[in-house]
Amino acid sequence: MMEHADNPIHGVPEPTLRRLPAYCQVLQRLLQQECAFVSCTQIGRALDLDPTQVRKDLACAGAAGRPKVGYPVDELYHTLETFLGWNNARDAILVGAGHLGTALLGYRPFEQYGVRIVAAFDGAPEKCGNKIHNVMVFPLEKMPNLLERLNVHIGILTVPAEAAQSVCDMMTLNGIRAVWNFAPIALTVPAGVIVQSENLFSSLGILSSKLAAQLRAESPAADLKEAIR
Amino acid sequence: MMEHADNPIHGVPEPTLRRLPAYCQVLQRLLQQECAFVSCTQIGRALDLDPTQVRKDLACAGAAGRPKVGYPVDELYHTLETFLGWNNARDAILVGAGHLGTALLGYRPFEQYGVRIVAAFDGAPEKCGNKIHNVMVFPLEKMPNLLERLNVHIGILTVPAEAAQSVCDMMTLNGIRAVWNFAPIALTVPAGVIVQSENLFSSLGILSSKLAAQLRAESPAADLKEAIR
DNA sequence: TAGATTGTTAATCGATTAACAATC
DNA sequence: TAGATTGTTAATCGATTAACAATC
Repeated sequence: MMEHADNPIHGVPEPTLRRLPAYCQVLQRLLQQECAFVSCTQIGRALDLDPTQVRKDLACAGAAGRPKVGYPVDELYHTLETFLGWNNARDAILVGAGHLGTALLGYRPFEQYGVRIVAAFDGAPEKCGNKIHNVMVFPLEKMPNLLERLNVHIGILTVPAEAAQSVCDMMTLNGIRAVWNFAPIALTVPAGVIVQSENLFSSLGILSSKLAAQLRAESPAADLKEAIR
Repeated sequence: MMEHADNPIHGVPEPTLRRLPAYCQVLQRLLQQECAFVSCTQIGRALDLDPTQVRKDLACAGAAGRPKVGYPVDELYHTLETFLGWNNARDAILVGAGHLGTALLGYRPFEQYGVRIVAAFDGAPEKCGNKIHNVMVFPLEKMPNLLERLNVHIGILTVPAEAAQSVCDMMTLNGIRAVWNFAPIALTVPAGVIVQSENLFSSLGILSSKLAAQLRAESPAADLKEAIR
């Protein structure tokens, strides 16, 4: 089996992957301003990151710059876009046409960032048969049949927690290889399937505990009030 | 100034904060099943985490267990809930009543997880004056006035990237101390203000690059196709 | 008692940051 | 040339994992 030494996908640290999209956003702004070159220092300033870290991240994605000059903006953008697989959007299905699902179906920027939702599914018959934001909603039972023909690898999961695992099983059984999970539950999947869980509550946990800590630090008296309550 | 040695807020690592909500979810399930005690091993199995890590996380939140027995489920749940500030929901405002904003306004579980949205704002006059999911939508100009009276500390930002920074400034100027940011842009805030950025694109970056790597690993030929394209 | 589990300290691992030579 | 920046190697830092005594 071939090893791709110059194909820098293997073993890229997750924190790096998480930062790459932010670099893309900065670069897009620079492209609009018609800047030709950019340095790690500049990018770092825009995102409040260490320039060395930026440089290392860019190297992970296979980008090359020139000493003294920096990186050509358009070339760098293209490199990152390709690395992330964003220049040819992959097809995806979405299951769960509730509030959140509907919002995601209507979220235009997705196409630009590598994902095109080609079909939606829902367990409730009354939601099926019409289009939401131009995407057709099918009954759940149709999923196996449709997936077989569409060659789709990404599944977006916006169902309630109770239904998440069984819908996920259904997806993986029918060829889905990457699940973007918005249900607040840990999913079990077969080996080789990627799960990316959004879990808004995790963020909410960080936000609220940090806020609590800060307010407490400012007025220690609040401690007592909380304790009494 | 008092130091709270037994008030374990200071210096809790962010990865820990990120996991605590998941523990809460597991515990909630156990409560429904009327389990009295739970061990770190059990929790770890449910979430695919090292038991030692679970134990350490729980200790960070101030939970105490008993050797051989484990942790009392109800007590542990209460400890975590209190630590996260989820047992008395904090008021929040939301700005940007688009698709995503509307979805969040209708997301029932939030109240259970520490956040109650008390008012929404939008720049477009036609969206103002009516209720979305029972929350009133006001014109942006009303924000300073309303915030002054409401004593709200959390702001949820669901406006387009272009508007995000200026709306954020408006929030912080009027007493918002924690911004939950859904706009795909890095915000600049005064010292002492907490920003938690959701950035769906970061997750999408991880998902798509991992998927790309995996598909590539399976059929090296795809490499060539991509290269030619 | 024996076995399982907590609580805590030490070892490992990986990511971030610092240092510095190479380059334009 | 001098100065800024890249690319890379080494040092630091922090989180995860392992080890083990204390406990019920």
